[in-house]
Amino acid sequence: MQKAAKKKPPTIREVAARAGVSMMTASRAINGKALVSAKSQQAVEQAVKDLGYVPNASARALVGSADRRVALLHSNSTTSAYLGELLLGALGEAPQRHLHLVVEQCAPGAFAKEIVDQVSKAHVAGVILPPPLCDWAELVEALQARDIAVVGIAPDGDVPGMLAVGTDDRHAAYDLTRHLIDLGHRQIGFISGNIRHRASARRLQGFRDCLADRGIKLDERWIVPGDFSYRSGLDAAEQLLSLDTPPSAIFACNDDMAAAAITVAHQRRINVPGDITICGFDDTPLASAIWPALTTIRQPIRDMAREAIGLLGAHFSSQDEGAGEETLGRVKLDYQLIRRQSDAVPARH
Amino acid sequence: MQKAAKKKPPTIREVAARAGVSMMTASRAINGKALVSAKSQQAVEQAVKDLGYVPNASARALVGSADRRVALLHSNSTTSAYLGELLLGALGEAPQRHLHLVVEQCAPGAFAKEIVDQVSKAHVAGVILPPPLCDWAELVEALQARDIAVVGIAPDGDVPGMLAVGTDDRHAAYDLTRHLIDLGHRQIGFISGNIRHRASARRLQGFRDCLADRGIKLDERWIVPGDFSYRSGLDAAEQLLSLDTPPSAIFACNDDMAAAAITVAHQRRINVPGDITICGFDDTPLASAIWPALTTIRQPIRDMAREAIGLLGAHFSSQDEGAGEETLGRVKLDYQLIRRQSDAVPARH
DNA sequence: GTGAAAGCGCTAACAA
DNA sequence: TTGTTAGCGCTTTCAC
Repeated sequence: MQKAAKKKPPTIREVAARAGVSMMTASRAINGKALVSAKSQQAVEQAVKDLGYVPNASARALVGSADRRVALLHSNSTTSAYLGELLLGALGEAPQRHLHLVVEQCAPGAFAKEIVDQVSKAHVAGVILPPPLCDWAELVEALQARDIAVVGIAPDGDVPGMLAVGTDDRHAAYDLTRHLIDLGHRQIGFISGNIRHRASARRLQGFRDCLADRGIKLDERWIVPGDFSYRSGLDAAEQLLSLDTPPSAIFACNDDMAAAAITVAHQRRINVPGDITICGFDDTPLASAIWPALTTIRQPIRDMAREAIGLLGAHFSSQDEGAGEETLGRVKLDYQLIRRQSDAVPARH
Repeated sequence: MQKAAKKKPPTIREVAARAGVSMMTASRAINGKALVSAKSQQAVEQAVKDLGYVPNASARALVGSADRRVALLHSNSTTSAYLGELLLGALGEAPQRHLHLVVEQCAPGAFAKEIVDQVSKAHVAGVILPPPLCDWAELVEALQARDIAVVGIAPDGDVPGMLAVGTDDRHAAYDLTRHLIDLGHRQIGFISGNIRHRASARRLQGFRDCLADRGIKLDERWIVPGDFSYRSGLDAAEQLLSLDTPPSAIFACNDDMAAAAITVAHQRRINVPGDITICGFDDTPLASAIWPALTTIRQPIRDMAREAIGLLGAHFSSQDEGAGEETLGRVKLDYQLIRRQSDAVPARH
């Protein structure tokens, strides 16, 4: 009938009492910002451990300047998987930066103004914008006009005043191409993405650059257009494999199109990777779901979100200290070449 | 050099002043719990609108009994996509239930005790357990022993004392089977999932039941085992299509295996859906990424998370009111049959 | 280096 | 029905 009394979590007051110091000293020791004698420091740390003390985030936030709210804004074109990764990274980092993360979804077809209204109602000091939101100049400007810091995730271009994290698409494509060449491939087909995406152009550039650096001549017929969809990959692969001198390897600009290429190869009874090597890009779940699993490039989405939070944190700090103008930043993260089962040395003639 | 003064968000005090009432009346009007005169109510609502007031969650949480923390615990076997959906649902519902959501990842291979320690350090009053965590009896019990409410997402079985949300797998499979029959199919193959999953068994049961209800005889050779992986789907489909009387439709127990079946059909130059109908289950991103896109069953993961939060909220309320024993609950949500391009009426002989 | 006081925004309890 | 008082847990002054 009557429930066991809820054990209230320990407060900083109890920690202070147990350590034989005042609340303030305990607070300082815990936050490690101010000077505290080694003795007090240790006593407090011990007490924290004994009591299993965890600071109350709400109280911290309430006191004012300490915590700020930042929003992860997403549109309905952000896939759950992408969002999940983003959330995992951001949620992990936010508390350490003393930031509260809120998640906001913007209505499909909403005007920039509406979105900005929605965001400012949430009292956020900064927003994280995944693609394609980060490439929407009007939105970014409107946000900045309200004095809200903006950080873009893998934006397509550079926007002045916008913080950004991303990977080096060109370099990644260069590396993947080198991997194929090192395997022994010389005739490599390329299925490009939507030409409007600069990321796609950068990947193609990396591909071209690597071939050029290795002195390998590129047959322009081996570059076929796609639009990132599975369907377009089907068509592109058909085109590539119908050539009188088909390539021994295909570099698809994303995993969906690579998966489509594998399907086409199977239809034609061409063995992957025995007869042809097929690589993707992005390392979406699809890459490891199919068989053979795709060799691909992993974009560290989770890390990007982590960095985005970090950038925001740093931005606020420098802002508080009134240090000159804002410290803008654009960080590039390392991608990873994930080698699975879809590549091999080229078949002998 | 000097920044424009930050406009502080309005507080309830300002709302009260503008509405010409006391803070408490404003508070009551805003929360709508207690009795407030229609006049005050309106005045407050107007002031809230004018000022763009948004309650400060931290302050609310701080005051005590109002907000509780609940954790979404996930293991590394939870895919990002699944987690993303869960998070979207939970994050949307939590504030309305006055719950603070925290996200905790449990280390791979951790003991139940370690996980419980981690969770209780976070001072949470309840946890949401996605599969396969919700089927880990030892963990559930340990959590409950510490007086933490547990709600499982689509658990495999029933655990006494555990709240749960889920869908009716048997019923969904029944409906999908009926859809195939209505299309005109009479020879339907079934690729089952891992036999250890009861969900898989329930889907098979739904399949069998529907066939029986329609008086359609089932050739046992049309039921072939898979293990939910793409690879196993490949083998199963090969087996099915090598029969002397192959089925005119295949019901795969998940999308990965259905995608594999499509690949096999293509290899054999069997047109989907012209020559054979293939359906999946779960509506993962893969289902709409491939071509033809899969007709499948969507599990409302986001809604499940929403309901899970709701269940937790209701649980706490009834607990506060000391109403008899706990009100346990298990809610079943509606699945959805998503019809895409992978089904059609059977080809004529 | 440390401590005492004040108060962040809000609501539970009590009065009026 | 409404207002007053107190205090949630913590950190910011500003003294010592």
